[in-house]
Amino acid sequence: MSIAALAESLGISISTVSRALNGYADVSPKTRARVEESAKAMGYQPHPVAHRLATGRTGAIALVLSVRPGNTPDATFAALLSGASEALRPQGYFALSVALPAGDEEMPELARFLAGRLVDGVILARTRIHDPRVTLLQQQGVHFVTHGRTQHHAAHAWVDTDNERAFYIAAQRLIGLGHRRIAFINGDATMMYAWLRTQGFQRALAEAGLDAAQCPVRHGDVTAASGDAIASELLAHSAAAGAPITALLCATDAIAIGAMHAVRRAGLVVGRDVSVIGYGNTDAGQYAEPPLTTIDHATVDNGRHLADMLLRKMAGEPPQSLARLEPVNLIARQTDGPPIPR
Amino acid sequence: MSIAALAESLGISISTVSRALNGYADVSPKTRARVEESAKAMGYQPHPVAHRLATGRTGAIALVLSVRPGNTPDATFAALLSGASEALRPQGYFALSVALPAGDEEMPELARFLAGRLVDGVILARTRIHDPRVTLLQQQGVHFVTHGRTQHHAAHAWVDTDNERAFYIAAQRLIGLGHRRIAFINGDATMMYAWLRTQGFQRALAEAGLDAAQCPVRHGDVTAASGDAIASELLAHSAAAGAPITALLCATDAIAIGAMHAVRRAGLVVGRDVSVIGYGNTDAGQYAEPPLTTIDHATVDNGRHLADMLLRKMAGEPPQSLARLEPVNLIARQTDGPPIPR
DNA sequence: TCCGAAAACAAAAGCGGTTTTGTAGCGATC
DNA sequence: GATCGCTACAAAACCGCTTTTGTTTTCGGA
Repeated sequence: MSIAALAESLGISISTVSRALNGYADVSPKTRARVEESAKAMGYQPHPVAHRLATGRTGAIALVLSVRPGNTPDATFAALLSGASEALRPQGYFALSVALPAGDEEMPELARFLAGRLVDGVILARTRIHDPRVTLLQQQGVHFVTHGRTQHHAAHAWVDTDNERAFYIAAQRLIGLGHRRIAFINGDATMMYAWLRTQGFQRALAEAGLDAAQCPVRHGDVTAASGDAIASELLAHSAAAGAPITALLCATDAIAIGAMHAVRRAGLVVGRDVSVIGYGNTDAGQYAEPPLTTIDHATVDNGRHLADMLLRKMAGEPPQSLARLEPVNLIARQTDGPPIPR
Repeated sequence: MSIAALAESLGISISTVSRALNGYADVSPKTRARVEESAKAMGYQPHPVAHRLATGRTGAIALVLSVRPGNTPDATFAALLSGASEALRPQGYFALSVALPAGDEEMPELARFLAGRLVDGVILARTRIHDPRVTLLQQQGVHFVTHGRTQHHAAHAWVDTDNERAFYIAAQRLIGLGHRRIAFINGDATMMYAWLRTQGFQRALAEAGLDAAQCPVRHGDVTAASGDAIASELLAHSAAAGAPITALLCATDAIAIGAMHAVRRAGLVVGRDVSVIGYGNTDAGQYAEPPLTTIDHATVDNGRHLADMLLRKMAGEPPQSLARLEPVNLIARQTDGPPIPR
């Protein structure tokens, strides 16, 4: 069913049909009604690809994220996609997502995707401190919004959870409980969120007058395996030096779960000998033994806000005015407590 | 940079340029070389949308899955997407994914997506026993492959993990350890995988001559919270009846982790009083306390195979010849053991 | 030397729309 | 009654490519 067939069946020109359906003024009410009715009856829908060619708009946006091949991305990004979909659907947009291979092929692949013009705008997840993907998006003049900030000269629209504050309050809590030797097992050092979390952690240390040398920050994968390995090493090393670490602040619940494993393997008790705090409020943390104290934040909401913001960006709002910091919230459970002398 | 501009700069016709770049025979080697060189130098790329309109192909496929709004999908689907991307990239295809809202809007939304013609083919994840999405895809004549089988009259291409065998061997293991009262905490009863798993479970029971009445199958969400609630009820109920359940087979690691929680809350010891086996071999299970015995399967590989199969389907292979059952593999850890008399 | 076939290119039609420009028809105005 | 301005529609241009059809040129063979 093409517009030509519809026009012919009505005995009027193609252009009048198009203009009737697109709400132009110079179509008589009678004709417009006739066209609309007939379009409905015959189930006419403009061919989307032809529509895209003529208008230059695709009606879709993409959530892009980089994934190390063989490595499965966590559920966060699925939640972002879900949130973005909810917000975009009422506007008639499709929310898609695409997985870039992290590494050498990442930038060519992003360029190829953008050149493919499947979407009108992009949500970029998991920003890095210096993020070449942002640079490329800016160069190409693509509409985009990031989940997480960057250290770029040119401003761009972003939504971020308050990573700095999250680890500031988590560290404050541990300090308040009496801990003096706290280690922070952070994520990848090139990630913006990791940097912000370190800032928050160290601000709390500084305000409390703690010795930063006793409170190391380590970087690694955001997996239980990595958390296990790093925690093991921290515990052994600090104990050997006669200044055992009494609390482990972790960048994700997965890391925390790995760290808890390491604590147990060292013959210590989580929540008594060593306190552990995670981030993300995942199921796995909630049902861990003992239940994990963690920091909660609303990922699905983030997806919704990113989508809203992207829509506003595409509508012409300047990126400087588009920024949003989401609150965080500590959920106390049973993996933290006052330190005991060892 | 359009093909018209390139043609003009070379002083030849548009059609010759197009045919030179698309490998047609009736272009002289000299001309072809000149065109290719010039295209490269000027950075010419056919406009993808115009290309799509002319050819009818989009060069993209989509992984579609349904998500309950507010509910975050698990990492499985991210892994499938990642695997599919890897397989499709070398062929020049993009792998996208799209989240449908489960519920009343699901079918209209799928129809809208298909009508949008953003993709040449579809991978449908998490099939249901009677799946209206499959029906729609067949009606519309869309190329598709499913992750999981269905009970449809018309054959379609599928890739599935061997769910029946997975729970057959898991149940066999528990029976072999001496368990006689085993409960199965399954996922949503409308899901095909849930049905197959029940089949495997009950086949093992029947072969061992166990009393099915003592070995209930329950259905619920694939979350820790649901696993916790169902396990709690099963434990309390069976104990009150004087025939306590000694083993909990769980449809996912998340359910198993919830179930372990319930076991502990009942004052029992996981792996001694009550054995627990999960499915999925997730990080959370591996680092649980005690580490969870589970069934491993290769999700990323599944994504790769789905993509390969979809490509073959689009190339014209009949769906009947496209089916693939992936092996599973039990990983013994510490949550299962022989039952002790209580 | 002329004819027919093959080679190499150009023109045109097509994909299916949107948007700009053009033009009848008509009532109001002077 | 000629002119003007509107209204309502049609025609044409355009988006940028692919593919079919048509045409010229070249060359071998009779």
